[in-house]
Amino acid sequence: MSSKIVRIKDIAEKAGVSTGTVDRVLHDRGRISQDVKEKVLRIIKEMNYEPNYSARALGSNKIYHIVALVPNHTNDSYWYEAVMGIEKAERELKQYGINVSRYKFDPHNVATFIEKAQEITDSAPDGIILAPLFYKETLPFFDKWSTMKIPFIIFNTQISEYSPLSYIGQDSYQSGLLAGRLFSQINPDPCSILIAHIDEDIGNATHLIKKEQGFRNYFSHNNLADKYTLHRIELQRKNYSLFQKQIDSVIENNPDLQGIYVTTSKGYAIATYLEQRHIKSINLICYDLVPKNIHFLNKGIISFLINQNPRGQGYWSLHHMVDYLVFKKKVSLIKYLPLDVIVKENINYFIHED
Amino acid sequence: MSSKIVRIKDIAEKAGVSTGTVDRVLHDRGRISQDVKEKVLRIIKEMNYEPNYSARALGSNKIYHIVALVPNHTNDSYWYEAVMGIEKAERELKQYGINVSRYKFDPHNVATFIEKAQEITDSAPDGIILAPLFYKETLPFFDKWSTMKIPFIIFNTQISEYSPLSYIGQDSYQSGLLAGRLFSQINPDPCSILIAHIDEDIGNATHLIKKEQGFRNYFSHNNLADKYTLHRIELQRKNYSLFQKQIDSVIENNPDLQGIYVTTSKGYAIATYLEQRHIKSINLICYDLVPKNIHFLNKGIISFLINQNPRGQGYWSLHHMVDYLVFKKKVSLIKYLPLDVIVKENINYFIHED
DNA sequence: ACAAATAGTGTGTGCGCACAAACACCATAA
DNA sequence: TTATGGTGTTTGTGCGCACACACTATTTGT
Repeated sequence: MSSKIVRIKDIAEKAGVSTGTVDRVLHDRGRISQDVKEKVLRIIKEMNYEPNYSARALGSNKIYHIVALVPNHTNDSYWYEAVMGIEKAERELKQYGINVSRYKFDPHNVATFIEKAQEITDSAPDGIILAPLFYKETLPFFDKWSTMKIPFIIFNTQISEYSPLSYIGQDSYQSGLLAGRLFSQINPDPCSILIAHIDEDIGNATHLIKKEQGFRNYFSHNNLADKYTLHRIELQRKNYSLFQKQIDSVIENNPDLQGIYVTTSKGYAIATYLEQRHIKSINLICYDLVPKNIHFLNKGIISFLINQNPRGQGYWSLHHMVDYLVFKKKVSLIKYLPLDVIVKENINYFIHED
Repeated sequence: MSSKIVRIKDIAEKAGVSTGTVDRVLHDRGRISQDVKEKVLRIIKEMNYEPNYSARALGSNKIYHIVALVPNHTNDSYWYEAVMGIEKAERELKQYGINVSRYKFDPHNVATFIEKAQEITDSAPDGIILAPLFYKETLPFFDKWSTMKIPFIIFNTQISEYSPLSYIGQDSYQSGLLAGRLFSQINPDPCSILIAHIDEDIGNATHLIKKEQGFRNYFSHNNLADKYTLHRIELQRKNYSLFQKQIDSVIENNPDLQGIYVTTSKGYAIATYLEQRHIKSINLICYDLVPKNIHFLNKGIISFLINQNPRGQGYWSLHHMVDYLVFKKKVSLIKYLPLDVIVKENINYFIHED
């Protein structure tokens, strides 16, 4: 337990070779005899060698071009937070010679996504970070990047078909389960609960489907299926009077409605409705710490928020990329961020922490 | 926006001096003429110089001796987690030449604390991390370390009288508020709630008092004082039959008791009691993800756990110390860890994440 | 057979910084 | 005049690593 730090030089000495040889073993830059390679690898393991990441970063003064493809964040505090997270990581990691370019696309316009993704591909960066909101349209690019050997990290929306370097974000299914639990805690008596998808094309948004599945399964797996009746609705805010009428009718038909689970960050739209109608008996749970949601959380109209932590997603995405590119660390294929349950009393720990 | 990385050498060139001179300005190692100093400082600011932490860590091959003084963690998973956090940070930071020695004391025996603290003082380390469980007995050591100019970081228990390098932990008062909120969510109808302190000497444990204050204030500040009646009890598990009798009597005298708030991690003791008595109408909220609490959380007997995150406390304590000693970064005086609300469905993100 | 290609290995340099040693300059005192 | 000492500055070395390069011994091509 001398706890002495093992260097490449130490490995080399013990193996009776030069540091260059050890280096070649470590980085697989070929032309090594089999026995030497095995011997060196054995000793590396024996001595518990860990590279000195400081030295590693210092030695190579390469500049890494990393691009981030994120939905346009003007007037959208969710994506704004994601960009803030990326920029925070950028500040911390600037000294390692990374250069981050940001590309924006319109989340409601596939064409802009394709255009920017193509631009990125043409610029042949060293790494790509993106929120792949459009499932179908993203896959061809994954293909291209794979053959170009450009590592890419996806965040926010998980796509399992292709294997990126990492996925950073939440487990949507699990977050549905969590929402189910919260409702069963705050609604002790039998009642109806409404699942509301707002402003989304469910067909192309797998994570919302997973949330709903998780939510439903919470009740069926816990033998609560006959205690709670689940309803479901898809809403668009574009036509607000229709929006209102649709909810009106749900409430009318289900006088025992005591909960609404909004699968997106648009819960404040329901909250506004409930406030206007002076309805206090319906508990509301939705996602994300955007200002309007925080407003209604503080007013008591939203019972719980689940934090999807866009800032953390951006931050860790870039961090993972740099770990991989600069420090040559192994990075995990999936990094699930914790499911944070937010109320007024703990929300301050989850917003703008620098 | 050339984004070129500024080095000491660049500063030196621009100022017309050598790098050594810049170095002396940066580190205040004296013997610098006033005008040169000012000029260099001006240029440093102008060029927006940021030291390269990798190179800095690499260049100085000093070994830093850091000691951690933590309650004995055999059979106590709370402090065990804290030590795990310290060790995780230790592994990550080993390469920067830090050497961590751990000292244990018996949390129920002040003498052992004093003895170890004295040992530590005699060893004159470069930095100290500790959980100052004993208020009065800790102060003289803070005094000593201050005059010896040994930086110390406290975690878990906040002591405001002396100013350490940092406090890492939670805001106890705020966590009391949070518990109040959770009860008001899950108990919609008027009822009685019991505040239970278990196995602690309240007089010398300021954080428990703060929790209780926060809890009480939640109800008074939200005009809920006449909806919820608060009771209070101090319990010792040593005499278990007395323990049972005391709770029996509270329940008997308050048939509307629907919640118990345990200010420590000993909630499982109440849970055991409730299970034995087949009481299902009382909601239980307590602290910490120790195995017995997790057990009762999964069974539905504990409604919510609030995570004090001992692992994170240990981890960040060492990290802060290294940021200060090795990287010469500014570290914040207080780092409040978030108040995590834990249920069965999100607990996995908060335990043994490596 | 001899040059050329190739497999396998060792050596040297520089990354940005900290730190020590060396150096130059000036003032004062013996 | 030469010591002496303080002040301000430069120069050199090494940290652990990546990577280009140099070198040797063997194989291959003609």
